[in-house]
Amino acid sequence: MADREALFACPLLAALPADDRDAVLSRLRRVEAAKGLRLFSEGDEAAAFYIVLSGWTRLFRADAGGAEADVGLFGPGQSFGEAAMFLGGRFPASAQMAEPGALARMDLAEMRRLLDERPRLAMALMGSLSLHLHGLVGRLAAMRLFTAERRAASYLLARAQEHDEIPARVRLPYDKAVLAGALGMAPEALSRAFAALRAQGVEVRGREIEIRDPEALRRMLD
Amino acid sequence: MADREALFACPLLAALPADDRDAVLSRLRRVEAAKGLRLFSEGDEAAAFYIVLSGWTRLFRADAGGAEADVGLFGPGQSFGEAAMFLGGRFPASAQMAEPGALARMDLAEMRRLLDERPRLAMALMGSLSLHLHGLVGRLAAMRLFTAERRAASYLLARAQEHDEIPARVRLPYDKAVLAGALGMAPEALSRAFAALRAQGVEVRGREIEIRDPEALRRMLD
DNA sequence: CCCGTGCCTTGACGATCATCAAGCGCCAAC
DNA sequence: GTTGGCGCTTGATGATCGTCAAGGCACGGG
Repeated sequence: MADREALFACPLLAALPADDRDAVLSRLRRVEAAKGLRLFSEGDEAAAFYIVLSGWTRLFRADAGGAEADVGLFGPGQSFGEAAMFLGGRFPASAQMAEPGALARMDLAEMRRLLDERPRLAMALMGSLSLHLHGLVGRLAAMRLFTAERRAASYLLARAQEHDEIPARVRLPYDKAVLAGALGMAPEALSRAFAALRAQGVEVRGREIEIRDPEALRRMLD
Repeated sequence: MADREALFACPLLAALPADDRDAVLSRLRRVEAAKGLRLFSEGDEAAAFYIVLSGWTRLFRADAGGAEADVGLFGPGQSFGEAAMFLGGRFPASAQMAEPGALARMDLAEMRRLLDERPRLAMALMGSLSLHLHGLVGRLAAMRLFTAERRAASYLLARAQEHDEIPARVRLPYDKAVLAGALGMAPEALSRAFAALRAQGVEVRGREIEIRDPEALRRMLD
C-alpha cells in the first residue's frame, strides 16, 4: 500500500476537508521501522502519535513478571497513540512492530497547536478515539463471551468477507503468534483452533488460509 | 452526593471554563432511574449520552444466547455513551441501572450544536473519551494478566487507598454480582476470591469489607 | 412465627486454556 | 549436505474458572 493510500484511508484524515488534512499531512514525518522495534513503552512520556503506512504495530501491556497482554494491533491506514495526548502525556501501553514497515509520526505538541486553530480536526480525532473505544469494547466482550475457537472463526470470517470469492483465500499479514495475541490466546491455542476448524472447511498452509465454506463459519457464531 | 457535586467532579465538565460548562449544564435533563432500568440497548439509535448523578450504571454486551459481558461500570461523576455520537449514531453496548439513582441526560443533537460553537468542549470530550479508552485497556490487560483473585485484590486495594485509614473499611456501592461482572468473573468466583483473601486479612461482611493489611494486598500484586 | 424471596456462599464437576516439552518443516548459512 | 534457528504443531498435564446444584442467612409480609 502506497503511503498516500494508507494516509487517505486513515479514519483520522479521511473525513477532513482538504486544507485541514493538508495541514496535518505537512507535519507528518515518515519513519522506517524494523520488525521488533520498540516504538515506546508503557509509562513513557508521550511525544507523538502514529499512523501506520505499512507493516503492523502491536500495542501491549506487561505485568511485573514480563508476561504480555495485547491490547491492539494496527495495520496500514490505522492510527494509534492519540489518546496519550489527553492522559497526562504518558502512554498506557507499549508499542512494537509486529511486521516491518513505515509509520507517519505526528508530534503531539504540533498536534495540539493544530487543534487550537482547526476545530474540525477535533471532530476527526474524536471519531478516531471512538473507533478505538469501540474496538476495545468488542475485544473485551469477545474474550468473555466466546471460546478461543469461536474467536478464531470470527476473525477468519471477517477476513473472508473482505473479498467475496468462495472459497475465500486469506493471507495472514503477520506471524500466527501475533494473531494469537490479538485474539487473546496463546499461540498453541490458535494452532489448535485452526486444527479444529478444519472440520468446517478451513485449510491452513503457513500464512495462506483457504475458507471453503464461510457460511459454515458464520453458523458457528450464532 | 448532591447533583452539583457529581457534575463538577465529572471529567467532562471539571476542566471547562465556566461559560462552556454552564452551556452544557443548562442543557442537561435530570432523569430518575430505578434499579434494573434499561437505558438503551446495543444497536439502538443513540439519542443522548449520560452523566451519573447518583447510583450506578453498567454497560454490557450480550451474545446470541443471552449471556452478558460487562464492559463498563459508572458511578457518580462519570459519563458514558459519548462515543456513540461518532460511531454511526448507534450504541455498541447496552446500559442498565445496577443501583437506583439519577442521571443527567444530554441530547446528542444539542451536544453536536454546542461542539460547533465551543471548541473547548471538544477538548473536554476528547479527554473523557481517552479516559474511557484507558479504562478499557486496563481491564482488557487485567483479564489476561491476572487471576480472578488478583483482580479482586487489586480492586480492594484501590478502594482502600481512596481513604488512608488502617485498617481500611470499604463499603461496596452495588451488589457483589455487579462487582463480579465488572471484574470479569462469575459471582461464585468473586465469592471464592474474597474467601481466599481472608488469609491476607480481608474480612467481608455483606457489603462492608475490612482490609486489615493493605500492604499484604499490595505485595500480592507484584 | 413461619414462610418466601433475594443474595450470597460453598461444594462438586467439567470445560477451557496456559504451560511445558518435544518434534517437525523450512530456510539460510556455512 | 549438514547444521542451526525459527515458526509452528502436537501431546500431556494442570490451573483456573464457569456452571450447576444445594443450602444458609437476612429480611419482609402475612
